[in-house]
Amino acid sequence: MPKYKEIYATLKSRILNDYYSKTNNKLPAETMFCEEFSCSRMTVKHALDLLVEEGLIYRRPKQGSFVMPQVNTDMNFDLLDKNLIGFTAVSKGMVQNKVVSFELRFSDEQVAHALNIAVDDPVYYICRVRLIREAPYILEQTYMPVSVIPGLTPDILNRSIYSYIENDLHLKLQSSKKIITAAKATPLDCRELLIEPTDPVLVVEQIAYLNTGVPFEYSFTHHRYDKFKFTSYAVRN
Amino acid sequence: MPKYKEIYATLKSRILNDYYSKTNNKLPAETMFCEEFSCSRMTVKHALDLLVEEGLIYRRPKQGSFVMPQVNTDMNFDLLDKNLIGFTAVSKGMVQNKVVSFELRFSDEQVAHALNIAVDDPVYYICRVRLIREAPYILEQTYMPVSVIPGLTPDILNRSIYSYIENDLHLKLQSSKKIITAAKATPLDCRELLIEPTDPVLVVEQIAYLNTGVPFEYSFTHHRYDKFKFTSYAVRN
DNA sequence: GAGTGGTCTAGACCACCCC
DNA sequence: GGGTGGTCTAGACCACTCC
Repeated sequence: MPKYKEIYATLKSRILNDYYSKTNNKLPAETMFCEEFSCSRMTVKHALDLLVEEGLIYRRPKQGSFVMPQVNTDMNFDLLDKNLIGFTAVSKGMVQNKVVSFELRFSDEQVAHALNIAVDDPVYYICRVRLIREAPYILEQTYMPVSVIPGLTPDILNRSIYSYIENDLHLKLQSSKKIITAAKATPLDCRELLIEPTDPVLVVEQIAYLNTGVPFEYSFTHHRYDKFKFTSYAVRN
Repeated sequence: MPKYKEIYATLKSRILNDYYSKTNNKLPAETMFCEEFSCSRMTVKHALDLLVEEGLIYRRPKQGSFVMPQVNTDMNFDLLDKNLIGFTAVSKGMVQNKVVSFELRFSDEQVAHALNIAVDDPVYYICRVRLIREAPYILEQTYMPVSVIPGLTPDILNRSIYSYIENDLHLKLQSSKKIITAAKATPLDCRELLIEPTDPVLVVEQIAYLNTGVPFEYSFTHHRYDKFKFTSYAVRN
């Protein structure tokens, strides 16, 4: 592991343990950290940059670096965020997958455009429900081009698609784009998420890309409006 | 302006003008940019980091840097994003503000907790509607502590709160935290956004901080579900 | 073997805040 | 005037990919 990541991890654990509350949430100067970790200042800065990105600290030029107030936020949603917003597959603990349907389809115009393939090119259509402690939270509908992800089977769905893509197909995931909107519940939502037709759902539309720039997944996840929050953090340029 | 930002701006404009499509979307090596801009490699990297953050390029170690495919995305929502997700005040073009109410209130527990003040400390309550080409898009309810932002008047509301905070009070905005959820429309939403009680709204809850770490704004914006998208971009670590 | 981005060093100067 | 973070330099070695 690179040195800057080790420094980042060390400082993060200190911050979460209120290590710097004694000094009014002010961190030591960057040069102090250089001594402590025996490294150059650029490396310290790199580590602190990660903490800023994560919203754990902020910097004030000519004054110092400080722990963000109220680091004690709703961390209980992190599990969901990491699984659904990031790349990691659902696997841990009480989260379960239920496959509602798994079909081969001809892609329509919208799907073809998103996945950068031709209309009528074959795609998998996967509809799954994610349950937490037996309760349905999310309905996910995914389209994947057969040409990019060959050999998908129901068995793989029940384990992890991402593990199949990375470990068996030796492809690498790169990035994703998401669009978040609200919508009225569809009949499918009502049936699978056990909600009423008048309930709203939070919709996350995502296109995910391999490291080659090829899109491999176009998905819509419908979240129960009472069970999901999307959190975001922004720092001024 | 620092050199790395100039390089960033130059490359960004090239990318948006498809300058690198001739070379299969591959950018020149970092050392090439060092020569072109007469600077060290760290400075070039800094500029490229900004482009990666913005989702305009991605890097492949040992291979090069590449323009992200489909940079041609739904840029039509950028105006809204910048105004509501970021810090800049609404001022340009066809966007209008309508102040529905502006009151002084005693803060309740929820507001006090978010703004890190005592219960019953005075806050402004501001309810505004944002209109685009005369059509209501967003209902915004904001709480601001009087102790932090003194002297707010209806006149200032009709211009720009942020400009007042920065230029008149000489305070600096630092960062914000957002939580996005879906909800059922409230009666107020229906009246001001001209929607039906069965329509969903997209709710963005935000706490914004000064550069001192002091929270100065706690707001809820209700977006018409058919008129708003929140876009996000993630790159794998 | 050449090329590439990832990491890192050991300095440097600056503008500005706070004392 | 001392301390701070912002920026920048001119190198360096590494691991890996691609040819």
